[in-house]
Amino acid sequence: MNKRKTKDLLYEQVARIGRAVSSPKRLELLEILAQGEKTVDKLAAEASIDIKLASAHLRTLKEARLVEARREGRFIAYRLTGEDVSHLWVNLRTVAEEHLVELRVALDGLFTAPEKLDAQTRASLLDKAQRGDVVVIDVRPADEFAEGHLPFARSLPLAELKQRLAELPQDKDIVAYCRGPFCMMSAEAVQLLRERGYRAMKIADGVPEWQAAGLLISQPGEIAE
Amino acid sequence: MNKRKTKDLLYEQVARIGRAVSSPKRLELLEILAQGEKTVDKLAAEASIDIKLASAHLRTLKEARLVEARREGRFIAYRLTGEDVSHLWVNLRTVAEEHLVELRVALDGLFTAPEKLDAQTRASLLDKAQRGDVVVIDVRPADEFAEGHLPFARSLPLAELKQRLAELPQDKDIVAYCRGPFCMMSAEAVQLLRERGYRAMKIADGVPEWQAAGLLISQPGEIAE
DNA sequence: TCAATAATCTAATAATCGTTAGAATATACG
DNA sequence: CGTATATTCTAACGATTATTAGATTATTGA
Repeated sequence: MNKRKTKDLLYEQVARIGRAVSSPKRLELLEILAQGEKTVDKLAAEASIDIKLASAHLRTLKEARLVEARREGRFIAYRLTGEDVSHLWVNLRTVAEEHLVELRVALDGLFTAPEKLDAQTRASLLDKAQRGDVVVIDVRPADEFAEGHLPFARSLPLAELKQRLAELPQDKDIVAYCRGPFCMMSAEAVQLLRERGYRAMKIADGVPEWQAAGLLISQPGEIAE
Repeated sequence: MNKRKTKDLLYEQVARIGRAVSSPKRLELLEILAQGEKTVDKLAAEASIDIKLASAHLRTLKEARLVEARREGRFIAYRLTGEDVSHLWVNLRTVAEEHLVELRVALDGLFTAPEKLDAQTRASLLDKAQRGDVVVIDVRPADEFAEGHLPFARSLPLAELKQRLAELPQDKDIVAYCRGPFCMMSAEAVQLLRERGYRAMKIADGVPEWQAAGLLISQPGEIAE
């Protein structure tokens, strides 16, 4: 019957989610997990932290029910508990980009200025890709592509790009994407391609952004191209 | 050029937002502010905390650029810095409701069980309200109604409900809403109305939820009914 | 100008959290 | 069955944060 106590209880629960997303490293882990399931050692390597620390952060995320774990032989694989968690990450990042000047300056200076891409809307990109006017490449590691990718995208991981240049047309626009606005893989890919005479540009969107916008993602079973 | 340092900087900025929403009281303040601009003393009273503590929390929110302040005579009025902040609150609460069993149990037990309302979809509600089949009442304080409300809703603050019963029809369904799923005003209104023989039910949605779903809100200048 | 009011600023303490290191557990493989 | 590997658990320290009280600032109205 005590209204105040009930309310306190409710907000306290939401604050558990807030606390889980209040650490930079946990946010980075969430972003990586938004690309698909990963083992602890891969997560730790990707986020440049010790496995013990990664484990501790994952525990915190697990207690907030944002991630869940599954044993796979000697390894333990973590994944997000739902697509809504991925959306939360996109939402948080978007609010930060919108309101924190520091973040906008950092992003502008590091990515868009040197790579200055035409603002391609999602819909028109999809359209062009479907018609074959542009080639969309997913430069993330192959396993992330396998767990879901943009429609009409083909997998061409950054690490293999140099060896597989022959697969790309010189006379078409090439659009690269990676994990999202904070990921630098697509920018590197574009730089590499341009140096070799390709017409390359990047989009900031990754799978989480694409999904959060309500657009469909090509799933594992489907055709890649 | 240092990739790692740049990334750390980016995630650190997003974590500022996360830290801001990691406290129950700050979340409660955000929810109240999602209803419209409020002065510090009103916010403190509404959240049942000391003015000094409210001021400290508001400072934290201001540093994360989630709120902004404006002096109005002797008072200082705070408001959210944008609609996206309101969406973030809805998003956080939704993730918590979806994944935290504790929260779902608390909500189920306290609200839906005793008030068991038919699951009215937003669209059909709008439709019925427009045709006059149901009367939608906004039981929040009048100033919150004035800053924006659901289409076709009429203002009937909980505090005035008993005196203004004559304004309501006995032969039509009455749908009450308030600030959102955590707010108990609509539940109280429904209880009061039912005791007096009205056909009343409530919806959990408030203005922030309605907006987050992409639906239009009636603004100050527009007609109320 | 002076008192009253609203809110902030400053400083201090208690509680919580991030990070690290060492011990423990669980699985796979020889 | 024992060793290697992946991860977690436990304990500890330093850093950060919440909360409170007292002093201060800004505005209004007498």
